[in-house]
Amino acid sequence: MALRSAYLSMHRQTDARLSSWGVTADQFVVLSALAEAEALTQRELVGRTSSDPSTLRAMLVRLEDKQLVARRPHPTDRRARRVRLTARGRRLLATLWAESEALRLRLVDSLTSEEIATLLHCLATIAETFEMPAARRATAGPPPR
Amino acid sequence: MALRSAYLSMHRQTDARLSSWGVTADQFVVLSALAEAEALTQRELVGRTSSDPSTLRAMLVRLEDKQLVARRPHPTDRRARRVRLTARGRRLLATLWAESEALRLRLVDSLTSEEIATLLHCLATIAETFEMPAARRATAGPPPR
DNA sequence: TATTGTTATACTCTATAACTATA
DNA sequence: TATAGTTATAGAGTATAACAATA
Repeated sequence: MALRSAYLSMHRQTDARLSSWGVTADQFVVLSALAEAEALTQRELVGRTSSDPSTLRAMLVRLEDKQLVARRPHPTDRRARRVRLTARGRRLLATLWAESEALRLRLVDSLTSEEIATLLHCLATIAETFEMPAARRATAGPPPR
Repeated sequence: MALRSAYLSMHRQTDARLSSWGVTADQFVVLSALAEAEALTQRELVGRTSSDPSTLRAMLVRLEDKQLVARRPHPTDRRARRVRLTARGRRLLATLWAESEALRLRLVDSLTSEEIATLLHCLATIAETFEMPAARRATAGPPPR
């Protein structure tokens, strides 16, 4: 519950701050992931944003409509598309980071660096725990439908 | 980003586990909030689930359709409605907690109790930080629209 | 055969604004 | 006037299944 309420308050604050620029918190995440690489296939982006192919596509189409992102054919794999930030996307992202800088600072101020280290470690552990194949009662039959 | 990925993986695992029972992770949260009190007004529930009145109503209607929840007139305030779990809702919730018990145990196992204490403190701080009125540049004019 | 991405579709959550009824 | 809740409506994310093209 604590995790939920921390995440949701962050997500909503971010949404509220970014809405002036017509971008959602989730789209901000996609843009940020793109900023860390020259170009990524949609498949790679799915991995980095913990999303799914069809969800991601819908988001990319929206971002493309806003001309923040370009999807071009992959040079060697003709099934794939390479996604990258447009110049405009890059500019906007810089603005968005600046806009959210104050919030991040306030956060860093209110926690010690030791606490932050523990926090990051815990969050990573949580993510791993929930991502594990879950060792369902595979031998005991399928779950009820 | 760590917070996001921890939350999302938890949320998705929970959704996947609960879907057999026709309940989403968010609905689970509402049911759990209701379990902690005899009866709550919708307004009170909004506070406890960090939701908003119209979102919450939509969820309650769905839960009512499934007969997990009942909304009855408030005895003294005729504007309000009191929401409570039905017997069926209470039974289902117990099942759901049992179903998710294994996951919680795995989590507790992989962290020390000291780490958990720090984690909870950090998450609470994060939630507070993002919920603060934000001290926007109130004196410098309104934000761009 | 497996993988990348698309399409169609459906559901849930989210949120705003205008509204009714009551306090 | 303020508060509790409803309604209409819109947008965004989520996910599944069937599909095409390519590896």
